[in-house]
Amino acid sequence: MNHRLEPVQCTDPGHVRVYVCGPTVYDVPHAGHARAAVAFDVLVRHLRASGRRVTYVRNLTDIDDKILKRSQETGEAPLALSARMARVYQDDVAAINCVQPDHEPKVSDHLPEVIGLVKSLIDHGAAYVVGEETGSKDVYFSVPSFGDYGKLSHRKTCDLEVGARVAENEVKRDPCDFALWKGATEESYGWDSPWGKGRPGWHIECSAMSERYLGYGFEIHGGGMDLIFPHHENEIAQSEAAHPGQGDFAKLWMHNGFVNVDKEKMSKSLGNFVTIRDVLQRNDPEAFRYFLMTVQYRGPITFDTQKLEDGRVVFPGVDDAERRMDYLYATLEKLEALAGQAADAPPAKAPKELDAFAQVVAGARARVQTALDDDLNTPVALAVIAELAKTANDLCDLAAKRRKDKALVGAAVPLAGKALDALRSCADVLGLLITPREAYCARTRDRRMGLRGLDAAAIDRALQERTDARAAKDFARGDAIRQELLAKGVELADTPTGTVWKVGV
RNA sequence: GGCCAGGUAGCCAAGUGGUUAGGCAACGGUUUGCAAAACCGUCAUACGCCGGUUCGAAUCCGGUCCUGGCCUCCA
Repeated sequence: MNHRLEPVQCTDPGHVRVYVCGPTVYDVPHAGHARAAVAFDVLVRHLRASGRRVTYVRNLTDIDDKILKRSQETGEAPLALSARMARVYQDDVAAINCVQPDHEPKVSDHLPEVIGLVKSLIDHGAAYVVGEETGSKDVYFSVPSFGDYGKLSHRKTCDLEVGARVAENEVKRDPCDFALWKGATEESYGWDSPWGKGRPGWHIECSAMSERYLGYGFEIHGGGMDLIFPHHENEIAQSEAAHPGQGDFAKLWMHNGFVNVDKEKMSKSLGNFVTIRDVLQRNDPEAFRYFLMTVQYRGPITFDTQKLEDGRVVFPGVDDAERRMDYLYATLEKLEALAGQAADAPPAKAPKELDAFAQVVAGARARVQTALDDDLNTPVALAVIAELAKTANDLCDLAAKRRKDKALVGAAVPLAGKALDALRSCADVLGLLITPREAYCARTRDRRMGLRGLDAAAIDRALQERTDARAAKDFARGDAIRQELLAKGVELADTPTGTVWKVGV
């Protein structure tokens, strides 16, 4: 309300009730939906990691004008369309490692709650019925009846843009009033109610369903910034008008910023959207999450696309994030190797040169915690992880370089184990590094090979030829093969145990 | 027109009164048959502009310019 950060005051200490406005399911979700899902996923993960019990509710709007419109265009029944798209949404956000909400209510399953709330609002004198004569009755919320209207969005009224809105609705008592119940205009699309056949207005579902699953006056309400007005303002009006004298509808509001393309908001109407599926076809789910977390959730994030010379369309920001994920998984591998190494028992007094490493390792998780406590500052959390990973690599390099120094290695091995735990723990709260390393490597390699049209057998043949050439000291031939493969995106690395290869992002 | 966000080094992005954010790119090193990866160093006394407060301001105050969002469905 006051645009400041405040500690969450829980009614029941230790239990945080979270309600997030999910999507209207009439089409496949895009990167903007992914951002909202990931932002609140991090919130829930962080609260749980902090020892709080969380009840997480994210609704699906499956009754809506857009669904009806799309349905009329395609011939698919409205509820069939929304049910199908709801599953797509659930699959897609699950694919980017978002935890399953405790409840994922749909309006179509909560008509009794909606109707009950509308009745209650009429009883409280906050809503009125129109169209008694015609048979198609609507119910409107009376905005002037609610004195606090506009406290979230800082609007005194619904302030009409000069000349922007035409076609005044004749039946509304005040231009700001909004529909709680819309009388049916389509024979096939309506539910029975005390006001005849019809359907709920958009805003009422969140008031009804949040109360159903969380009760009145829950801790955190989230959603996209575009929902502040009118959606959330109207939710407040409805819920508080039905609960006079019972305090705030929600104690804290969190709104995520947009995903922008060319400095403009990504949206269906502008046609500049990239679906979650588009992204996952090109990039790893964890890379997409990492990308979405490089900016604090409230700010705008730029999602750019770039067309390569070979015709491939890539997402440079997500590619960059994927390289970071490769780095983190590679760090994990090195740490596992060092931690699992046989070594002498650590010396009684750890070598001083490891002090700085130990300090970074010991402090990392708490620093991530502090960053997330500060309004989910994921960029700072990622910075901590970056420092930890760098330190870990440094440790691995040092241990390898000084492998004959038994005291050093003896101390480095258990420290590597601690670094491994710290790295996993820091990443886990962000929903990163949660894939077994081998599985991550396999799936990214397979996907990149597919995108580049590469064939593993052909690569292995080229590799063998290069190995033979090098054995014969024909380095020129060997380097030529390296260059040929590199041009195709295959990167070679000669290790003491042989040549390994990976496919670049 | 009203309301709300932002403008930080080549790029992305933290930081809200004094103490190294971090990443990417580039360049120079360590290492390597050559590379890659990894690490070190440089780029970085940067904070839209003008004025004010202060011992001290990217940070507070006033003004101003620019960008975006909401005011119609929107994550």
